[in-house]
Amino acid sequence: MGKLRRRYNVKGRLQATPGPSKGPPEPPPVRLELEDKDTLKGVDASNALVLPGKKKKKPKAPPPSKKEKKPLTKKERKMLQKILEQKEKKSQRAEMLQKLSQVQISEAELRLFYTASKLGTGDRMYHTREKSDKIEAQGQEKISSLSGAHRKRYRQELEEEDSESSVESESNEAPASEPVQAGAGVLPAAPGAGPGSPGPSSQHSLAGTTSAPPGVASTLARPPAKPSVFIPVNRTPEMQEERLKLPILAEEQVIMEAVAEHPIVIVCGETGSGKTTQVPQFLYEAGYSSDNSIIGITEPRRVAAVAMSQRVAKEMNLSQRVVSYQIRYEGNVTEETRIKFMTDGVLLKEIQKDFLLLRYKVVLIDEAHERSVYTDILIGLLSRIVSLRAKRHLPLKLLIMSATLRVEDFTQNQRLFPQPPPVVKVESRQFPVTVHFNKRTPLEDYSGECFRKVCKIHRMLPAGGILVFLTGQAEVHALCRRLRRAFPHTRRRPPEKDQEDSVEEMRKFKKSRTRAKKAQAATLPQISLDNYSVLPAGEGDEDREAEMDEEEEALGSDLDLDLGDEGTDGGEQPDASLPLHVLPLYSLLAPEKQAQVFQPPPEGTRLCVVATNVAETSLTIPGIKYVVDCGKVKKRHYDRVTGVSSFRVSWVSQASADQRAGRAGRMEPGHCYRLYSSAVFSDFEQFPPPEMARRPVEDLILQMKALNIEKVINFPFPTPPSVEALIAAEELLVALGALQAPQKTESMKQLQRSRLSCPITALGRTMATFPVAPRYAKMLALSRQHGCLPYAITIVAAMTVRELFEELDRPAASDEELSRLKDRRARVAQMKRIWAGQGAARKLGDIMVLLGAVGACEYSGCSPQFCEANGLRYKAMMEIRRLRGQLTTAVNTVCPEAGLFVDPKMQPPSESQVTYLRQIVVAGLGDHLARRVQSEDLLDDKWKNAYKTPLLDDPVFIHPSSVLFKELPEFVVYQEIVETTKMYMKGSQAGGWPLA
DNA sequence: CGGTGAGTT
Repeated sequence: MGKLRRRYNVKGRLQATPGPSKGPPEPPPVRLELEDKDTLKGVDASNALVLPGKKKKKPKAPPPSKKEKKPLTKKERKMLQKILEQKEKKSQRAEMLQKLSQVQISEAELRLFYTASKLGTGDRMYHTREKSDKIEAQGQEKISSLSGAHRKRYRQELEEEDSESSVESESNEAPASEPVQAGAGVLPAAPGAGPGSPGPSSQHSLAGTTSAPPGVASTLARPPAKPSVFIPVNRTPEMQEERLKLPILAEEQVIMEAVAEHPIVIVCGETGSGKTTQVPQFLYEAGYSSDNSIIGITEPRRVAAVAMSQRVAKEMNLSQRVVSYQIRYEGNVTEETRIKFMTDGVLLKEIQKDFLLLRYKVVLIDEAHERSVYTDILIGLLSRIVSLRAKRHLPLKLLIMSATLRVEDFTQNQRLFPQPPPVVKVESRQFPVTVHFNKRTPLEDYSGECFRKVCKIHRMLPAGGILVFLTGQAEVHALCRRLRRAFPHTRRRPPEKDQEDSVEEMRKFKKSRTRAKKAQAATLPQISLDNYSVLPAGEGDEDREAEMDEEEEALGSDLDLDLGDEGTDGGEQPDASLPLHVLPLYSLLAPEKQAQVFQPPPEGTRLCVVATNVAETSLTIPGIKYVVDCGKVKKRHYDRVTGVSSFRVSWVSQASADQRAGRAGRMEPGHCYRLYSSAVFSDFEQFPPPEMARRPVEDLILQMKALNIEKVINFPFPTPPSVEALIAAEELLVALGALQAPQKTESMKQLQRSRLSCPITALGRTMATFPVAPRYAKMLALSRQHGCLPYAITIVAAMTVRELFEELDRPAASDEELSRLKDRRARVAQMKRIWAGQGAARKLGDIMVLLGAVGACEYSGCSPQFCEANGLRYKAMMEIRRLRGQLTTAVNTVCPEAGLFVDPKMQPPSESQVTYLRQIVVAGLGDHLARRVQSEDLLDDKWKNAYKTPLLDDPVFIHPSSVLFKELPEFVVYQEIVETTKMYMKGSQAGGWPLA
């Protein structure tokens, strides 16, 4: 440990041996291009990222066409495509390579960010918080009172242009990135139905078209114009028997006929219908994987992709070599693979390499109702790919699978599907869930209401697990503590449980027991340990509970499962003597603790899981019979104008509430207790808004531009992002040099039009190959100098993975726990200070902490013990390790002579490297600059220690968890601003100006 | 001096 500290204590290494290499103690000045003659040999430093459109003098990469404005004829485009196909691969790589080695951070660029931000000049006219809130409330059309009308007009113009056809302009500037046709990324405005998909396909055209018995249907349904292919599957009799119980088997023929006759089919079936596991099998049997092609299925989550591939392989009695999966960091796809499960992001990346997805005959988009951004983009892209493939007489089938009937965004969207695809509805095999509404809706204390409801269920109702939905970690833990105190375990846990538990969990367990015993000894001596009808002292609920007991009579028999919500409470039912096995569940919880909810609870106890939204879709807990739904959800909100985000708790949608309720009926009939009235429920939104409409989209826009989709506003999004979000994305990407800025010479009207159709630059293409946010991709693209790449990769990986540090700030259940927590917090704070380094390194601020934490963790072998001791989340560190690996590979691919590898014993950066890294970080976060307010500005107390940013009139502050909190440098750049009690700059900051 | 839901390349 001591050794380790020395390694990552920059002071220890650099100051103990001042001048370790030839490096002078003073960091070099800003102008990198003057520093290292070797790496800059032959480089035109003036051709930095600011002039990205300029073609290189590379003889290999002649600009394909410079007579741009003139639309190309079909013939011309075909010819162009041939040329491109021949030259593209070579030239593209060469171009990227050159670009990478060429890119420098120039002082000019830094100044650009600086002046652009107009800090401290007091002359800006930006939105206040109040204004921007209002804008959001008004909806996307009205951007602001100043510019709303004209932006609206602008949007109309863009849409009009759409009808002119967007085909011509795309293929001239940037060559298609891959050997597809030149217009590959060009999405024809009106795709038309492919061959073999004629017919009046109204939404209900399939209802009652067939009455063939299930099981034989697949032999009848086969792709048209294909020789009869039927690939038999040797299922075991047990498998077959299980399978036949699934309702979707009855729909096999309907589905397969629909697929045969239509290029695009929507399958709706709630959870339990078996669509995810069965439809791929139907397609396989019908020969959709013949001719060496693949059936592709996308899932929104990695675990689902892996689990589904394993399950389907087992059901089909096939090896994982045939039924395989591919997720971000791993996969088991082979040459033999015929059914491939993958995450939606993986398929999106594949489209970048092969726009027409020629390896696939069918693509299934699963869980489309969740409307993840990748799912939405895939559907938009696939709608066009399907018609492009049809024109090539290589038809591609698209199946969209949704758990709800909310498919109007797909069927009623003319731009997406001019011919609405048919919808096949599938019954599900869920057990009935009785929903009980509260008569009244608690205004604030839904947590307390949850507690009371769980108590009642536990005391009054028959065996069966309880699942409680709350909104956040802190709430989950608080309720767990309350419930454990109310229903302590009387018997020892089985020893193997103890081993699984972490030290902390065990300690908490002991704590809660002693605490409960104390409470009983002190105030409830007369009550036996097996009687849980009375709460321990200090709960603060005694009054209410007592009140409830009196009204017990009114309740009726114990079979009446409607517990009411008006203060009635259970008496001493026999079941009430059951101990309650309380477990927390949320996404950031350590996986081994998450896994506990899948274990059967200790004998003679009732399982009670207190969860956040993870339990709504991501994790299914077995044995749940009762669901308690507080009706709230915590969501992140982005201010579209300022980019400031905040977390807000709001009502869920009706669909979410129903999804939560459904979790009670997976094994047997269940009950759902909603802690709000049916009137309130009826006011809920029907569905949650798609993510696409809620978040910044610069990463998606860059991906699309890399597919040569220039006019992103014309893209057939199922639900488009707001125009402000699109404009903000393009502006950021232009500022990063990923897109070409509109020509200033153009007329106002042209300028406005081109603002949303900026072509991608060579740098942008390079950035798009890095699987991280554009800001971070830019950092990587800039780092090929002075040996900065390994550090930049580590920094980017650490900034990408959220929540590096464990949450240690929750209130402790006891003094003993409190002191332990305090010790851990102190230890983490100390480590942070050490990792923050000395001298120049300090100016890297929290980013140096990230670098130090990752470096130290890897140096120690990344053990769970090290993470535990230093407050690091083990899972996060593993993710960073894998991401470093992936990014290292990605950089090596673009730039093989870098010869990078992931070094677990990476040395801390030298002082001069630190300076370069600060510049690199600023280049990515240049628009996230803040300046300390001048003392003469301190008219108001609210500006004490405050910073000013270009876009916000209100003060922002360095977050107290930052190592720069007390330093208050004049300038900082920040990862993000999150509004809580104040507006805090969070994530990491690199501070100080100028940067040398 | 602090309050962070769930996903993904």
